[in-house]
Amino acid sequence: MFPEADAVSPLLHNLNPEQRAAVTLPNEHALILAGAGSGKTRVLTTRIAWLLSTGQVSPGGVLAVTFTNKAAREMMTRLQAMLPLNVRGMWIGTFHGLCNRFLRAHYKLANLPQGFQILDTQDQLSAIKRLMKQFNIDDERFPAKQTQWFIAGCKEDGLRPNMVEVHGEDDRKKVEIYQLYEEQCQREGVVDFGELMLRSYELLQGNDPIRDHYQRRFRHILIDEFQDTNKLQYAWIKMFAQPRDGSPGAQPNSVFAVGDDDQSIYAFRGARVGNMADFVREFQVAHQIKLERNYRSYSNILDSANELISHNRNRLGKNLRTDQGAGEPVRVYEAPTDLAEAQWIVEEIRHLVRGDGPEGGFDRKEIAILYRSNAQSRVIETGLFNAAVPYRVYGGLRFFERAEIKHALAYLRVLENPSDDTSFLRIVNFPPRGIGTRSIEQLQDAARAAGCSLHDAVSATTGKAGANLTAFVAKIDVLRERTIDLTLREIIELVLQESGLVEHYKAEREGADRVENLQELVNAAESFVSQEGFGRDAVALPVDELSPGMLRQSPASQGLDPSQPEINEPAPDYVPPDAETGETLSPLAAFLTHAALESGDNQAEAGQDAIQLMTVHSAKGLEFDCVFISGLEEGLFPHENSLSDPAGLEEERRLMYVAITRARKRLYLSHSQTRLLHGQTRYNVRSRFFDELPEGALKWLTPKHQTFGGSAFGYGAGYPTTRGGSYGGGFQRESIASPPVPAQKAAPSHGLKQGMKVFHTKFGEGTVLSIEGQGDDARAQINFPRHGIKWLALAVAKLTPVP
DNA sequence: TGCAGCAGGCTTTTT
DNA sequence: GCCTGCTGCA
Repeated sequence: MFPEADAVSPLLHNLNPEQRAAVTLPNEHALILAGAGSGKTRVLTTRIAWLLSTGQVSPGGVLAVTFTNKAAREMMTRLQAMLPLNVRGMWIGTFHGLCNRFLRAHYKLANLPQGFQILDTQDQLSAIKRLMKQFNIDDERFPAKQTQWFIAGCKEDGLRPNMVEVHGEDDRKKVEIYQLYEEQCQREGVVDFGELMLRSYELLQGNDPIRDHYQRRFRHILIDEFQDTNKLQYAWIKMFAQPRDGSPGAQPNSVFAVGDDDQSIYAFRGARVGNMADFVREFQVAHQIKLERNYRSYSNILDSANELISHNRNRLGKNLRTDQGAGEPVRVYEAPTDLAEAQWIVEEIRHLVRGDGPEGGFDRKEIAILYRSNAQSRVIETGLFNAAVPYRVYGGLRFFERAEIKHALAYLRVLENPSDDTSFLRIVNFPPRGIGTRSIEQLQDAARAAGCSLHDAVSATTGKAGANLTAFVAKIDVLRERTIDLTLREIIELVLQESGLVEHYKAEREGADRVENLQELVNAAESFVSQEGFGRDAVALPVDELSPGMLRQSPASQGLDPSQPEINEPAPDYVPPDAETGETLSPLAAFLTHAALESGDNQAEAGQDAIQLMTVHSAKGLEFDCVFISGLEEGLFPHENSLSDPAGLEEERRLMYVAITRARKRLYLSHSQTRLLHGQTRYNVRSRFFDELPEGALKWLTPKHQTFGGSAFGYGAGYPTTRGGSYGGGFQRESIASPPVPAQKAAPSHGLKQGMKVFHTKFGEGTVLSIEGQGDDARAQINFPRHGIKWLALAVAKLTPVP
């Protein structure tokens, strides 16, 4: 179909038939089901490169969306390696980064100040707390965290306060807070992450010329990790897709979505796997391609992953396969305690690093220890530390989230936008300058009465406290004056000195690290400036992007090959109003945006050859030669909070699937009989996931014995296994590995199951964690939220099941 | 204003 | 069990 394909065949080299088919699909909507390790990013980037080099699209006609900055950067880098090309005209970035870019270009239409600043999660929470205090809202009844969660949830669903369905008084109040919060943000000229998305969406939806313009402009819309999109993000994508109404001369654009329903692990933050099915239906997707060939793992690992995930019902259906051999079996270890589990892991790692096995020694950075929740890392860290094995923990505070950095940024933000009250409050008395709670309260009252910002309300204050405030504001205003002709680096250096931050931390006993971080902020700014155009996401559109000229040009004239025929419709003589000004953001505002959108690396020293510790969630998208999945216990993994509903359990299983498929060569699974959690020893049963793995791929390093909560009693939560029946799925499996276990008694008389909710007259409602013993000796371990975890003798305790 | 001591919470996370 | 955040006292 495209003769040029020959000329670009180097691009298509080394692609398997399915990948190649995906890359060269015609200009129609497509869904690519890309399994773990199937070369997803490669297909996505090669697709763009292929479209560009065959002249089907100009760089300006590409819209490619990812979730993380890392993924966006990787795409950009790979693309540049494939084609000699200026990627600046392309819209490649994260959802939020692109929304930011869009809103900067159309800030007037979006009803925002040009230099609007972005609230991160911390900022948002403190803005909500401040608001609730101001309006005397009972924070026992409406905890700020929950309110934040509510607001974010509404925005993820695309709902403004007036659109939220209200059931009862509490709802009404929450919506009222939401409304007040919106007004506060608008007044202060700040937007939160959800707002970036929602406001972009609303502008596209409500403004036909703008929408029309972008629909014509973006010929190809590509989306990574489609299974993680939430309702609003999907609706946002739909805004860019031209309706295929068959109107004469229409040149519809196309959406190319890449995803893997089996790796959808972010439902808790609003992701909707259902978007994949909706997309197929609503867009009448003509092409669905499955990438099932895995280039990462040996087949014992893949078989385990396939078998496990086959226990999920709601799947689009996909099976990974590999040409590599079986490889080592998946090793399973049961430890008596979490400490012993950690020690075993450390011991195995020493063997792996030393290279006792056939593969020779592994690099430490090729070994990962994964766990379900962060709390599990401590005991492993202790083990590694005692054995003097270098390790690196992912997660935790990132650079731009550190307190000293947030303080410095708050000074910068107040310089940029004096009505940013959140930032004002953060620094008004930090470092301490004699402005106490009372004077701040007075100032807040004055600001409220006058309907102005805290900064502007200062001039109305009187007295001694007023003097301190006046001095502070004067200092800020003088600083602002002095920064006018300075470079970004100079501005930051000036602020660090004049704010007293550096001095303050120098005087602190443990402040050396913080001073160092502040210095690092100067470096961060420096490298930000030296990046092309201050970083693509942060700045307003470069003038050329939406210049009237461009709109009239044929796209081919900016593309690679001038001889290309014109592909796009000539754009109408319409220029989106905001874009014609060519205004750009100040470097400071751009840098602040960058800091909010890209929270920076974890501080851990990169580059060092160290064992990698992280949660399964953060491991998504990564791969390692050797992977340990630890703490595979009922209640932990799958997590007890997810046991009560089938959807939750399926997500836990997908999480396990993600964990397994991280491993290239070796996979180790471990669990412990007891574990210290929240200061209490918990007795845990091994995870049901063990019973969902192919026995032939496993090697049990410790005897596999019958567990009570597992096979004998069936699993709780009323979730039938695919082998049918809630009783014995694991049991049948058991008999393959070991001689039949001496007749387990039939269903226990107490009728309790793990995961079940029960009611106790004294302790209230609780969840059954595990059951031990038979008949009169039977005991159950029950977690009562209000009284902690108890062992109760079932013959004595009066427990009633709660439906 | 600043620090010490105590209560409460606690799954996963990117932007 | 440990960290965060708030209250109360000097």
